[in-house]
Amino acid sequence: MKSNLYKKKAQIFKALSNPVRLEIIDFLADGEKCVCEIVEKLNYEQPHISKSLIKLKETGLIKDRKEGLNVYYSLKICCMGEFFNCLNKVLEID
Amino acid sequence: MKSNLYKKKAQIFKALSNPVRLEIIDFLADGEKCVCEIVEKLNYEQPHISKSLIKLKETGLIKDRKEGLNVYYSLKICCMGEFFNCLNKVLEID
DNA sequence: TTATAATATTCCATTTTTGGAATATTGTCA
DNA sequence: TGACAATATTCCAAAAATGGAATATTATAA
Repeated sequence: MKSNLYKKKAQIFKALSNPVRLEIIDFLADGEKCVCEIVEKLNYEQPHISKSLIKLKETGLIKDRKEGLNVYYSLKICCMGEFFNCLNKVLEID
Repeated sequence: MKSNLYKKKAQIFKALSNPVRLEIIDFLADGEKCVCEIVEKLNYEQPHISKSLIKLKETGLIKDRKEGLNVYYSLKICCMGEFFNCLNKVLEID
């Protein structure tokens, strides 16, 4: 069923349709980070960051790795860079 | 202000976060289409299609051209093809 | 075993999105 | 003008997203 694929893609875009989550992805593009680093960098409440990370993970955009008390998150999809570059160009035009 | 850019990008992703709108974009990748063609192809109510098109246009993802009674829509951003291909690969893995 | 640091979860009110149904607008042609 | 075809708009109830606040969980180390 092709419509099912559209639903799955829509889910991915929905996960990306939030400024905080985009900022997280942008930061993760720099490499794996633990939650505390993300909280420190982005200046949002820890629960907010945590919920954002979980949503991104559920959608399959990032993955996590536990090490002691820390949880490290990293990007799972590598094709976003080009797309983001394109979006930047588009947004510059306006 | 960088956070403003994240908001704008989030808006774009929000516009893409709906199966019907994705299906429209997929169809438009084939070239310019008038509303009636889209309605016929996608099998949704005309007002629904119309609202979807307007949302995509507001976000700057598509543009329109009027000719008599018809309104023709076409893609305005060309970098979606690669990104969609990547998403397809990601979705196949699951 | 207790305290603490790191992270996750729950609860909740507010806002936003969704999609159906009815209706309005606009352009064309007889 | 009047009828009709193509498209847009409005209204609305249900569903989903948002983000703050409080709280829970988990692992570690003393």
